[in-house]
Amino acid sequence: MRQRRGATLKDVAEQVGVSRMTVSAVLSGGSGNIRVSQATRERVLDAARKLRYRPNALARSLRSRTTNVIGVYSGYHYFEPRNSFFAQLLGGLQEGCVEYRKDLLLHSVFRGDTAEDIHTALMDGRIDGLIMFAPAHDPLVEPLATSHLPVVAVADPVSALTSVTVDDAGSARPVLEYLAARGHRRLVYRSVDRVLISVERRHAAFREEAGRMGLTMEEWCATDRVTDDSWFEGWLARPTHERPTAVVCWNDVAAYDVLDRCAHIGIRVPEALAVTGFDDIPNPVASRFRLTTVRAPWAEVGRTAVRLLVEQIDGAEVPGETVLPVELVLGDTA
Amino acid sequence: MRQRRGATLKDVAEQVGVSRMTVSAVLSGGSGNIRVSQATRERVLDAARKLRYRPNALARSLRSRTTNVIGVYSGYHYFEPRNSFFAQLLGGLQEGCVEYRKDLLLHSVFRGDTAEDIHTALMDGRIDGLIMFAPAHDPLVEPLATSHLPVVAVADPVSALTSVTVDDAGSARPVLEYLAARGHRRLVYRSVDRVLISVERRHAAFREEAGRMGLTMEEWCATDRVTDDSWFEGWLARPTHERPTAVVCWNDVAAYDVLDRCAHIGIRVPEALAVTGFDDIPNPVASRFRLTTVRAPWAEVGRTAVRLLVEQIDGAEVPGETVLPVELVLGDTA
DNA sequence: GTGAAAGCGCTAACAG
DNA sequence: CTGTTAGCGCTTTCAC
Repeated sequence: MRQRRGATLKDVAEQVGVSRMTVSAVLSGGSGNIRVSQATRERVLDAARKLRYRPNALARSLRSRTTNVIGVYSGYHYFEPRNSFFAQLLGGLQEGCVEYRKDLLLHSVFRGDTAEDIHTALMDGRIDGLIMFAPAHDPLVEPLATSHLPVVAVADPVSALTSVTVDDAGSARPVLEYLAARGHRRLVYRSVDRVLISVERRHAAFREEAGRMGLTMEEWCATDRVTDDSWFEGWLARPTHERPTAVVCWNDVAAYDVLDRCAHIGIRVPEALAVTGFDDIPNPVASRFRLTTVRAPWAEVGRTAVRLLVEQIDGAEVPGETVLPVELVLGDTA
Repeated sequence: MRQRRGATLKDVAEQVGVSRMTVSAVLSGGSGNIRVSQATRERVLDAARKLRYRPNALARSLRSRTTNVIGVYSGYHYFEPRNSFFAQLLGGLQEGCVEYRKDLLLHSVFRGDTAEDIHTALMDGRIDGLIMFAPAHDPLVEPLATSHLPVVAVADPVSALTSVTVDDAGSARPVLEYLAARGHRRLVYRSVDRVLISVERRHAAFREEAGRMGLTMEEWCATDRVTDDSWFEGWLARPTHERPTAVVCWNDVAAYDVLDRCAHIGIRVPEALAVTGFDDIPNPVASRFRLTTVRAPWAEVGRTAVRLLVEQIDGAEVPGETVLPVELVLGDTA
């Protein structure tokens, strides 16, 4: 079904007996240098109201080459609903859009689309700039970096693009100092099998900082949810004085997974094993216990990304990477 | 910054030495009745590739009155991140969009916008149809119902519009039968102070069904998170044989809140007090305990809404309200 | 099979 | 202060 047509500028102009330009100037603020007398202005506004005139954004954008729409491209196809990380990021993007009077276009990626197809779709004139949420090796990074579309990458840094991230590396220091102060000397870092710069940064920082502090740090790489207790059985089988006493997890979902396993097997947290996370995802089971974790300000990442994108669209120079601070949140698990 | 211009149809046409129409027909499928020889077709495709031609969606939409974009309007300003309900709905909308080759435009509501402003923004030609997520009394319902823009309401039914909802009323029967079978005779329904038809439907169905089954049902209306234990103190102060033995909550967030309070005060669940919810929101603390609740298929609501909207855009007749079934999920709390 | 003409609804640029 | 001209890039319609 085609959309019905309503009144156009021409209709209003004819009704009032002025030119389309005059009407345009009155109704859209005009391009600055055009002035309309108070009398005509009111007659125009009246007629517009009477005719229920609604400006056509498509025509306006085609002409002005400005849409006031910000695109969002996600390189991740699945959405893990337990991880509210993306929901918070999106919430921040929406807040930023409200502030700068932009709308958000969530680009769908269709089955069978090549990188070239997606790139073409992103460059089709409907958006003024793009928020990119994708790994640094995403096939769209290169074409986007060489296009003239303003782009801001979020969560994971992309070297060729303006990026907004959280201080992944900065999380190591406070967590390890806290754990060390509580007497922990042997730790294990639970990482994940995913090649993301943010994940790598967290991991490397912990490794380095642990070395500097003289702490032993073992490695444990596992998928989001482990399906058996073999790691825990191995841990239990070791002499008490050789066991790591704390598990530092790369994110909260992994930390909650460890907690679940501990409860299941009967390992007391934090007495026998301390557990920490990263993200600080909101937990519906709030006051039962709180995870000791690192709060990453994902909503603020979203807001900042919109701000930088708007500045870039307006022709300003923006920093290559903006890193937002994180914060240790003390809970009951470490 | 204005967008850079790339190659247009005209450039390709001149390069090949044919008319713009021929190029358009080759590159956009054409309006059916135009046929192009294999030879020209290939020359056109070659030239397009060489010139890095990218069609301008704005111009195309302006002319064809079709955008392949679906708008999303939310009448709720805040987003409760603990409640993944909206995230799941949005996920379903995205899945539907992938299936029907649409993109999603999230309309921002700017400070100071009147209903008329918002309505104008929604009617500006950028979308083919709208998904509306708002209470039935939202000020935009009436203008949208009388406009010619296809609209589908989700989650809460809107009488004048095509709606996709879950079987709010149908949740009462299985929950109450289950509780009755476990010996519960005195219940309390925890509702919320929010005028939503879905909330009303749930509440009314429970009241009615409880009456039919001869169960006593008390009322407890509270905000999402209670801030004191007065309800529980009142409950504890009553003689054991007069206390309700189960709390039926209008949604999962309220149920988790009750569970938190019980843990805090030391009321055993489900022995002393059973607790049920509604929604089945994913819980990061999965295997520690599972909430007994009613699963509402929010993602499917999203997918269905997109399907019905597309059918409506294509001129088909669609049902007034589509009600998707819910399902009792047995957990550890009742 | 292909092309020419005629806009979609709006605004930039310049003239009066 | 207001109007005219000339498109933005594409597709519809109809002619050849």
